[in-house]
Amino acid sequence: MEKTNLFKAVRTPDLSDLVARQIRTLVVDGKLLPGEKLPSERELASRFEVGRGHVRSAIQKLEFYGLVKTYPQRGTIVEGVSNVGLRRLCSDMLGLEEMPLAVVSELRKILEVNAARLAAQRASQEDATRIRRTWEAHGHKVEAGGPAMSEDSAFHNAIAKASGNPMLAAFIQILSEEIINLTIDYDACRDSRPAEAMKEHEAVLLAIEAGDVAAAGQAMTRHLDSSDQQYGFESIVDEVKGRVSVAGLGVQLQGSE
Amino acid sequence: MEKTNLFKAVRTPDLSDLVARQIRTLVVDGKLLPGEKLPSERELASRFEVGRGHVRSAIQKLEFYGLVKTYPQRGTIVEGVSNVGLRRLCSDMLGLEEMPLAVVSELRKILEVNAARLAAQRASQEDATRIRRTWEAHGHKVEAGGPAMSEDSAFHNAIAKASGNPMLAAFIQILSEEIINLTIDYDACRDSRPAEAMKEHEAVLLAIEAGDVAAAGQAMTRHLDSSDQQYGFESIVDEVKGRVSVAGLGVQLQGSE
DNA sequence: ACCAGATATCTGGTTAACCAGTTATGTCCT
DNA sequence: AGGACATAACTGGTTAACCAGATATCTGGT
Repeated sequence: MEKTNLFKAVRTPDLSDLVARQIRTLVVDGKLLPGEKLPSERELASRFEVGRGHVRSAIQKLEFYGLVKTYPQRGTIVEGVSNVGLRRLCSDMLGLEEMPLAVVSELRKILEVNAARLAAQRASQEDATRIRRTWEAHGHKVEAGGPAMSEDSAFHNAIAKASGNPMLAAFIQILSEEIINLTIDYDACRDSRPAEAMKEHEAVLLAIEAGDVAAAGQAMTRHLDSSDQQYGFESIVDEVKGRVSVAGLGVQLQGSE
Repeated sequence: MEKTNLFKAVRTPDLSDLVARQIRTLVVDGKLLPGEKLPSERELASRFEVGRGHVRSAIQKLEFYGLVKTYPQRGTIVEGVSNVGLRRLCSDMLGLEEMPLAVVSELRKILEVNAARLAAQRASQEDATRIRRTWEAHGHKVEAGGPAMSEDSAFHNAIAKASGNPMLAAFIQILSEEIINLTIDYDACRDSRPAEAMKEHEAVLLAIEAGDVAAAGQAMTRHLDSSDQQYGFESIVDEVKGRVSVAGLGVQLQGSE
């Protein structure tokens, strides 16, 4: 251990960062609702007692995350939390703009199947009832005939949370949003698909409640596989350098096949 | 389909974004090496023919990603690609600051094991030789007795790349860096650990070369499990609400055991 | 009472000048 | 020559003023 480590580098905090953090907290805590207009940059500057430049760069940072959106000469309005931050990060850093659906879907499958397995292994009583409740809510919405996208997501997110790994849960949530965005054009959930999805969900639910790790993983695999078949994967597959074979997408887990 | 969709929204491109993109390209393409100093903001401004403010915000964005670092009154120097972008994103958006090592490690295991399986399934001849070469380089470094952290990472990254899923590869790389950062304090790789790691790596390598999906996954599982035992996991486990049991960390994949 | 049009005010966007430092250059003495 | 010191040039950081466009307010006529 070096002695120099005793003296930790002290650095003047970035004012714009502090401002951004305050505003972000206000948004995620619901003090500022989506659609609301932020005070003008000048007013924020005087309120925070910093220069307008700092407020400005803070707002730019928040806009990067998609938390707010500023319209020239009109003001900046709150947008709410979303995954545009990850999108930007992927496109800016990895040079991966517009990830093919096959790639995102495959990654999600890996994460969700393992989340289901972990949930079967670790879910508390409380977790289990929450999962079951979201499943029931999903069923009611489907019976009513309405679109049930958000209820579907809620079910998956409940499982992810029950996995006990918050980072895994966060990634799953982000990827789910991404999948929804990518599949919106494909107008999924047609015909009898919702009913099928409910049955597949039920299999996952029962396996988790029973604490059957392998069954949970298999049930989730089946569910996501049949979801994939909804979208025209053949049309995407060549974008991934021809190396992602359609056949390969089904079995990235379990010796089962 | 709505008619309004025919007219796609056209928006004046953000100048700072274009500048940032150019600089980023220069860095990732190796035209600008880490340690080099960027031209001054004023010179960049006149070269790009934009206002200094745009150059300024572009540099701020790049600094957010950790691609460059600017020292007041001295200039901004190139840092290179890293994972600080995702770190910031996690802490700023998900509120996940300072993830426990157990959580990150578990997620990495999920990703890496499946990457190994996909690699065994899809690796081209070229991929296979690249993996073998990194393994050999790692071996030479270990024999020489020096620290072989980066060679170790190179081996894992080569496998991740061979998975054919660039997003999966990117996440693995990011998490690997995170693990390294978190374990730097634990001073890992002590005693005979490097030799063991080489043998475990060899098992993964052979399985991939043989195209044996199940064996690749199992070998990678074994490797990461024994890596985990290096660090004092018991001391971390309670940070995750007591729900992440040590026993559970070993088997999140395969019905094996 | 109501509406059209002019006007004042406020918005974010942009620029240029200035500040406090650092670094490079030049100069003078030894 | 060589080194210490003063000076000039340049760095990113910050501020204030100005710009064009959008909005709100007021005014006058109908």
